[in-house]
Amino acid sequence: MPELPEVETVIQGLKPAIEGQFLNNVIINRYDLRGGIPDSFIQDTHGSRITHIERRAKYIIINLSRDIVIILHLGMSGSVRIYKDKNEYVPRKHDHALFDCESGTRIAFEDPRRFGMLYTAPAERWQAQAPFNTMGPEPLSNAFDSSYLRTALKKRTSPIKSALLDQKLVVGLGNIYVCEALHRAHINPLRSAQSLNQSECDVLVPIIKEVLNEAISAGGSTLRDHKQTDGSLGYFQHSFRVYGQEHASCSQEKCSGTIIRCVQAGRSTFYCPQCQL
DNA sequence: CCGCGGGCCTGCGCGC
DNA sequence: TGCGCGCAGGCCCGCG
Repeated sequence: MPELPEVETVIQGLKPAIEGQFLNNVIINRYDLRGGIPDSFIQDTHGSRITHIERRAKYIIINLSRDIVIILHLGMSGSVRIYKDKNEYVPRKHDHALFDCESGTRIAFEDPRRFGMLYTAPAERWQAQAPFNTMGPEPLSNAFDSSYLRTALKKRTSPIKSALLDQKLVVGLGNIYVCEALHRAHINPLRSAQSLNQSECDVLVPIIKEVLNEAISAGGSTLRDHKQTDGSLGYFQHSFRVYGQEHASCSQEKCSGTIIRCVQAGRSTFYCPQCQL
């Protein structure tokens, strides 16, 4: 599921369901995610109260009493399901972790490809450790403005597409929203990052915020069978103008171009060669 | 230091 | 129907 809007949608589902609750029981079905769930995970979390859930980049940070945080990343294929009553739980093959609360609510973390991450860290230290200590600003924060972007891009020789995917430059963006933002900003994804001038950055920054905000409002994007925490579907995938739209005609007004797909750094890029210059 | 390519996994849809 | 292939929203590592 996971670019910023999808992670944000998951958190909005989790908050009312489990904030303030005690974790009665934590069940780990398998520990061998990418990176591995630490052996001490259950001991670290069992019996704690969930005080506050927040997002940093594409990570879900679950603050617990006893000054511990659970750090959860959904990888490429991770999702979270909420059951008001654990007796309604329907097991799925790749449910790696279950979190049972005192209220009877059960949270299931499923991740078929196991690219996700689940571990704990001390509350006062997690921000100072990798990967958080080298992350760029949140794209929806005031720190991410056009002068910051212009300065950051000046040092980059890579294509603008790759630069925007680099979480050290700005966090939260993934393949979909980078493609969509560059299309709306009429910027060719193959151009070198440092070739963007100030006025192009002035255009791009608000467009990145706009695309992310629209996607959050739509409940994120549901690709393949991924759903929100309550089982409903996100809708933003219907608003994609370039992502997955190879051979379609460009949606920009007065543009007669056709969307093409190419590969950059091993990932698909979709763009309109006619209006993205 | 930087940028790229490969690897990590499973599942799905496509063409034959 | 069955099978192999290419593809997938992220991130880390090692190489040049």
